[in-house]
Amino acid sequence: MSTKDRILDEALTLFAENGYDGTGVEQIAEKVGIKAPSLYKHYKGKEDILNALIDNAEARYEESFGSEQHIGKIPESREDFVRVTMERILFTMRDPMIRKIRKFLVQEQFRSDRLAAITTRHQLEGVQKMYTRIIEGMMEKGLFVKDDPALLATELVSPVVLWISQADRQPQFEQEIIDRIERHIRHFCDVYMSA
Amino acid sequence: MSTKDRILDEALTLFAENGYDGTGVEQIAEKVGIKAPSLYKHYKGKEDILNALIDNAEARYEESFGSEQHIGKIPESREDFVRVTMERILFTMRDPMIRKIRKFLVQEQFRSDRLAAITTRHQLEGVQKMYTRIIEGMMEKGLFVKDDPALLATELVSPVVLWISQADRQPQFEQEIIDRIERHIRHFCDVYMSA
DNA sequence: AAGAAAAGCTAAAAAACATTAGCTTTATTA
DNA sequence: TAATAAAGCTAATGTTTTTTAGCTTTTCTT
Repeated sequence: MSTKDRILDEALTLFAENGYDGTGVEQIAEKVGIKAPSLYKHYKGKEDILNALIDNAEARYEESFGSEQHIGKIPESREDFVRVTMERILFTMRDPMIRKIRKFLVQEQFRSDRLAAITTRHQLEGVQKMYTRIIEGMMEKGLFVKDDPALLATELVSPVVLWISQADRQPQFEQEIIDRIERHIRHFCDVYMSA
Repeated sequence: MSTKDRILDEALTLFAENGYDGTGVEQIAEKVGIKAPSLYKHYKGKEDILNALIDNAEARYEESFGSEQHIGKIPESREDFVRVTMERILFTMRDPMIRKIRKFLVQEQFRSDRLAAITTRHQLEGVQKMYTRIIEGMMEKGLFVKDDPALLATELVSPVVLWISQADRQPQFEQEIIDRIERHIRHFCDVYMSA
């Protein structure tokens, strides 16, 4: 991994934890193992690092949630659906890279219009679209009752989104939150899945 | 309004818009109409302003959402429920004080454990408890089907919470978001209200 | 291997803020 | 109304952090 890339990597870690303003150029340099002025051989300044990092994070997030492959095959049963969904959520909550990008976005979403748009697109629209497709597929198989798949996806996904960012803020409640999420998903199935 | 209070007021406005780190003592002073050093006659420093402001905001928020009176009387019909709920949401979205406090909390929730806890308590638990009580009341009247009121409240409230913060980030989509919220609430009624 | 380019370092400058010192004006109150 | 306290101002200081200057070492290229 090149120094240039390691700078972005460490910057993301630090920005996610302490925010952009809460992170010094010196801290980033230290993590990379160089002195602060050397950063300027790779980037024009702190803000330049931020911009490169946003480009990068956007691509990475797209890779993880934007593509077709992440829908996977449409679940065949209720238990299948619950299991796959919980797996995806646990991955989202625990994967270090996704976690960092999410924490970064939540903290810095107001810094620019671009960040605001990314937050909306990823946190709300991206995951929702994915579940709209999944629910659609399951409706076709007769597993869900006929309804508007987008509305159902919203009801499924949005509490989860809130709880995940709560878990980011208060990691001591992680397990409790995971349990709550599973209960929510099962209740969702009770209401909307065909008997 | 005393200078001391006006400082808090302007500080909140600026913190909500540009964040704590993004706001200079000088900017606050300018809005108040004094010079920066004069602030120090009223507060020990910038952080002291922040703390006073948090105390203040917490009280104000409590006043608006924490008390019994804001549940109001339990709605008598589906249309009544939709109307009252939408009114409350529009108030939350548009009332300048509530709006400022919310934007401030969203931005600064990671600054301290206290702020993280406030965010959770207000944004998630507070409103949810209110709707749990309302739905409970409506179940007693036979307006809702029998179910766990807390789970229903979550499903009702959490997409709204997300959409409201989206509207804060991207005010150009406010109307679209309001429409989406109303559709969501009506769908919620379709699913859970007795025929 | 010589020369050039890239990446690093130390030391210093510059910038951006918060805060303090010391004095003046305004408001209170005895 | 005189004394005192509160609130304000300008000028300066302190601090923290980003950025530049100038030099050295390493790495790549021919």
